[in-house]
Amino acid sequence: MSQRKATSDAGRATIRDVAERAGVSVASVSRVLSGNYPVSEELRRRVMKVVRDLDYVTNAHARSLAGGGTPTVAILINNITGAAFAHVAKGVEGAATLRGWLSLVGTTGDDPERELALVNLMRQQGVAAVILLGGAYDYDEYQLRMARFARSLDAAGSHLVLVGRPPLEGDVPATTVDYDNEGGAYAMASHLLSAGHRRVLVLPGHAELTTAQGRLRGAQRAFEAYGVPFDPGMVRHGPYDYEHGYEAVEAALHDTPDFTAVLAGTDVVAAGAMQALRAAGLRVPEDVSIVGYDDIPLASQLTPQLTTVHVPYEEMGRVALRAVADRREGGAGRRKSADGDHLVLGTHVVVRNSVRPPGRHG
Amino acid sequence: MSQRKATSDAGRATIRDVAERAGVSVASVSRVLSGNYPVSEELRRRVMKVVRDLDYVTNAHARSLAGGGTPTVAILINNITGAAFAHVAKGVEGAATLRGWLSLVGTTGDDPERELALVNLMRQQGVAAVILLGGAYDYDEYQLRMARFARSLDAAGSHLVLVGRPPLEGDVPATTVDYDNEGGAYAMASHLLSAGHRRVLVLPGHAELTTAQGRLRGAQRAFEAYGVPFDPGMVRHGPYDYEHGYEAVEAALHDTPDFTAVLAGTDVVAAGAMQALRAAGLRVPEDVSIVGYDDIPLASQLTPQLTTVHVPYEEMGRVALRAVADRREGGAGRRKSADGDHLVLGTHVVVRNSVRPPGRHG
DNA sequence: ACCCGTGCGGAAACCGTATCCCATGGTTAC
DNA sequence: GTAACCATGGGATACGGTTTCCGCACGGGT
Repeated sequence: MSQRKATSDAGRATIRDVAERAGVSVASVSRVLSGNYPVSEELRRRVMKVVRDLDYVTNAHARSLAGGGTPTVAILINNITGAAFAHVAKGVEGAATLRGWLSLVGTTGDDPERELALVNLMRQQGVAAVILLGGAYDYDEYQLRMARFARSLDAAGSHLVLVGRPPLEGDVPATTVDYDNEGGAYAMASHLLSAGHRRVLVLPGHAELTTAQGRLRGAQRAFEAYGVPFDPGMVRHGPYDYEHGYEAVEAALHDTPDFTAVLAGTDVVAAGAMQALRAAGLRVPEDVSIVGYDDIPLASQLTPQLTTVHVPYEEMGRVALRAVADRREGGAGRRKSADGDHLVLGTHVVVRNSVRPPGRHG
Repeated sequence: MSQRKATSDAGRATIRDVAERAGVSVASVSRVLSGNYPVSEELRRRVMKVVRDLDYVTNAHARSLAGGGTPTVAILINNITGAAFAHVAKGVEGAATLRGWLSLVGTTGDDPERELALVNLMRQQGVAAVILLGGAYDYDEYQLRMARFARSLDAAGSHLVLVGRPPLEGDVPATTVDYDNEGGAYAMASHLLSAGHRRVLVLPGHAELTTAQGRLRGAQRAFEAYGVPFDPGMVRHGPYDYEHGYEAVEAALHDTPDFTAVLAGTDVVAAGAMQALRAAGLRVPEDVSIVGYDDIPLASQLTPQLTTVHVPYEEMGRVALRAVADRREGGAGRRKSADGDHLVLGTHVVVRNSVRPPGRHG
C-alpha cells in the first residue's frame, strides 16, 4: 500500500512501479532502459525482469518533456487518397523509421483554416519538422501565410519543409524539396510535338495551382521552341481528377474538335480524358494521342499504357526527411545556409503506348 | 533577467514567459487558455495579447502529462499506397478531426516485427486506440500475437481495433469493425452465375490472407447454391496487385483456357487481368467478363467500367473511431459489452459494364 | 457597522522521466 | 597504510503544464 498508488491500479505502470517492485531507485531503472550509463549485470537483470512482467513501456510524453524523446515529423497532406501524395508520405515514413523517428500524418482537405489548426497542433507536439505536401494555391495571402508558418515553427525549434511546390520568396526559414516540374512538361510537350502533333488540348489543372502553372509554362516553352503557335483556346483548367479530364475532353470535342493529342496535367486526368474519347468513338492512340504526368501506378495500368512524366515522389519524401535530419544534426552550425534550402529533383518522360503520330486530322 | 531563463531564449515560449510578461500568475494563464474557470475580461485581454505577441502554443507533452491533452488514435497500415486503406484512414481521420482528436499513421510493410515495434511505440504515446487496418495473415501465431496486443493496450488504458479482418477468438479486449466480405463475394459470384457463366477463373488473393479466404468461401457457396461444380483448378492465389492479375490470367489462358469470366479478389487484380486478356486478343466483356472487389475509384475508371463489390471503407473508418469514442465516454460503465465489440457493415454489388453472358465458349 | 458569500488570483503539488550531484565501497597507487 | 580513484547506485531537481487549495477583497444583507 504505497502512499501514491498501488501498482495494480488501472492505467499504465510507471517507472516508479518498476523501481519499487525491483527494489531499486527510479534513476536506476531509467539508466537500465536508456542504457547510457554503466549498470551492473545484476541490476539490469532484476529490472528487465520486472519490466517484462509489468509489460512496461516508457511514457513518451514524460520522456520528451524531460528532454529525451523520439524526434517526430508531421506530414500535412491535402487528401490522403491522392496516389502521388501517398508515395511521398511513404518515402518520408520509410526514411523516418530508418532513423527511429516517428511520423504523423494530417489531412487538410484543401482548407486553409484546417491547415493553420494543424500546423499549430504540430507545433504543440513539438515536432522536428512540418512537411507540407503538394502544389499550393498561389493566392495573394499565400506567401505571407507560409512565411508566418515558417517563422513560427523556426522560433519553436521546428522547421517547415515544402515538398512539390516552389520555394518561398524572401528570407524565410524553410526548406523546399521540388522537382523539375516545368522541365518535365517541356519534355512531355516536346515529345508530342516531335511526333508531329500541332493541335494539342492542354489540361494543366487549376489555374491558381503552382503545379499547374509550371506545367503550362513548360508546355508553352516547348511550343515556342518548336515554332508552333500556342493557342490559348486549347487550354482548359480544372481540378486534378478523373471527372475533369472527362468533361474537358467532352467540351473540347464540341468546341475545338481538331486536336490530335491531349496533354493532361495528371495521369488521373488523362484517364478521364481517355474515357471521354472512347465514349465519343475515338481510338487512343490511333485517333488521338494522350500523355499524362506523375507516373503513378495507374499510368501503366491503363489501356493503352500511358506515356507520362515520371516524378520521383518517394525519393522526394526521403530527401525531405534527410534534409530535416541533416539540419538537426548540423545544429546551429550554419545558420542561413542560403543554398541547400532548395533541392530540385529531376523528372523524365516515360514512353509507353499512348502516343502516335497524328492520323485523324493531320 | 529571470533566474530561470530569458523570454527571448531559443526554443518555444513557456506558460511562465506569458505569465511573467502579462504580470499575472501561471495559473491565470492556464485558466484563460483552457477556459474552464471564471476569469475577468481584463485578465483575458491582457493574457491573450501576450499569447499572440509571443505566438505561444501549449506544450502537448506537458499537457498530456498533467492529465489533459488531446486524445490520439493510431492507424497502422500495411502499405499507405493501397487505395482501400487510404479510404479507411480518411474516414478515421475525418471523424477524429471532427472531435478534435489527433491521428497518427504508421506503416508496417507487412513486417510483424515492425508491427510489434509500432504497437509499442503507440503505447508509449499513450494513444486512445490502435487501429489495425486490412486483412490479416492467419498464421498460427497470429491469434496469440493479437491477443497479447489487445491485453497490453487494454492494460495501458488504450484499446485495439481491428478493421477489415475477422474478430479475435476467445475473450479478448478488442473491437472489430468488419464488412460482409463473404456475402459480397457470394453476391458477386451469383451475379456471374446468373449471367450464365459456368467456367470462372477465381483470383481470391493470398491463401493465408483472411480477406482472400472469405472471398473464396463466398464464391464457393454461390456455386453450390447454383448447383454448379466448383473446380479448384480454376483458383489461383497470389498477392493483391496488378502483376498478379496479369500473370494469373496469362497462365490460366495456357492451362485452362475455357473460362468465360474472371472473379478477381480486388479491383487492381481485375485491372491486371483485363490487361492480360487484351494482350491475348480477347475482348472484355464480349469474350470474357470480369468482376472485381472493393470498388475503389479505379473500378469506374477502367474501360469497360468494372462491375465490382462496394465496400464502405470510409464509413468503416468512421465507425471504428466512433466505437473508440463511445467506449471512452462510456468509461467503465459497461465492462465486457460482449456485443458491440463486433460491428459488421454491409456490402453490395455495383453493376457496371464488365459483365456479359458468356459468348466465347458457351 | 458587522458578517458572510462570492469571485478571482496566487502558491504549491503533481504528472512520469532523465540527469546532475553526491555517497559508498572496493581498487589501485604511492 | 592511507589517499586518490573508479564504478555504481540513490536522492533531488527540472521539464511545462493543470489543478487543488487558500486567501484576499469586495459587496450586499441585516
